[in-house]
Amino acid sequence: MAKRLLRGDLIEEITTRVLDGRLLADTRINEVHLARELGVSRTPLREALIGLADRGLLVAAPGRGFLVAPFDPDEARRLYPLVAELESLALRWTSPLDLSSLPDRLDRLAEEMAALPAGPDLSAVDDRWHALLLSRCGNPHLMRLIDQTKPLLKRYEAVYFGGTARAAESIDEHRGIAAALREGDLPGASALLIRNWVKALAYIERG
Amino acid sequence: MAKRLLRGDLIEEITTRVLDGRLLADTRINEVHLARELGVSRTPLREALIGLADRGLLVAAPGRGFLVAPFDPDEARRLYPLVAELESLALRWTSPLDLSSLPDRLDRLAEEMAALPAGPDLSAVDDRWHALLLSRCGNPHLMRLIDQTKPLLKRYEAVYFGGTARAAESIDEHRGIAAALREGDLPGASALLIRNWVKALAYIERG
DNA sequence: TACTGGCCTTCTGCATGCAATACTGCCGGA
DNA sequence: TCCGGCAGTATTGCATGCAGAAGGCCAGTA
Repeated sequence: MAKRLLRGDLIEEITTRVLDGRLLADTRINEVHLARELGVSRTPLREALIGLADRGLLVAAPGRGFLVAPFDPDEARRLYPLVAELESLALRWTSPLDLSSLPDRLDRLAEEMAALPAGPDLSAVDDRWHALLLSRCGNPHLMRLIDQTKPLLKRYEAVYFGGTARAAESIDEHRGIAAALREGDLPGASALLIRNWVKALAYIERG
Repeated sequence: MAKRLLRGDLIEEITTRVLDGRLLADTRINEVHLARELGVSRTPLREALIGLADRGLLVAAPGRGFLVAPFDPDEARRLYPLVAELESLALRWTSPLDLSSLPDRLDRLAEEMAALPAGPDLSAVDDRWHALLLSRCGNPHLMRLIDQTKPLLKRYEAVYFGGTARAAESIDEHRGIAAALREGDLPGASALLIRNWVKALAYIERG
């Protein structure tokens, strides 16, 4: 079994705090206070902070510690297309053979989503859907980049699944991707995947 | 002026040691010995090691510290196309206006390369060429991913610029990319850029 | 010989200590 | 009033300390 290190748990905890707004954009992080609050010492906390800065969720200010990265709509405009392209790549780099078992399972997840009201639960299943879609990609480096980048995007996604209309539309897009895969149309599926992300961004930008 | 932290210098130093073979693939890193050798304490060293593990140059083995990531030709087959796609994206996401000043400077660098014998110096100028090409990309997250990924590739590049023939060919490809940019043919330039990487990989795979 | 178990050493992971730098508030002068 | 300098505090960045886990060694056994 894989032993868990403190810094891993701390990265998770701090990430959720940034995403749910308990740590606000542009605020400085006080290592002593946060360590006390989390019940750990500064050492593993700093290790986690450094990791989060590498991922872009925090920014390191040498001599002044760490700040929560600024919240900037322009950043969303850059992150969504980036994740879209990365996921599209991961899909295109999955061998067709490995894809064959996915469409059925993807559709089952889509059904699950259709039964859920818009909200964080739906967003969580959406994550699982995308994770499943890319689960057979044989390029671990690309997957690492995706895993490191997607949390950034979640800050802006908060609004996203707020709308039931967009949720229904997105679920349809998911079904479309699964259908394309079933027909062996990988380029088509990849294009639809990009569209899914682009439309999500467009939805956010309207408010 | 930007204050430098120890962990930054250590990341650089350890990276070069992995790239030049002073730290061999699959070897365990002894924090006490390495810290002593580098003249620092274990704390900033561990911070650097964690960063390098995030980038994939080391792997973290919880409870057993860090290992130098294995050297695997298959990994090169995954890294080169990945970097190719990332750089291509970065180029396509540069605004044409910002690109206008580049071709002349790129060509000057290419001349510089043409005058150099194959070897690490040439490789360094090649790096500057690519960095200049992408210097105007307005997507900092993408640039971060590129900067974090390219060092991995350098382990496999060692052989690459060994051949004078390939070096000349590659410089020609660079000129071709600059020419395409001059004509405003961004898709063309991006395609040539991918080809440049793909051919580099092919050259490596032959030995 | 192959294997097991226990002892001992080494090393990691986390906690704590310490010095230098950055911040805050206040005061005096322009 | 606004700005600059100064003293005191707070906070970071790095060093060191410590407990427990991992790994090696060797004797004893099947």
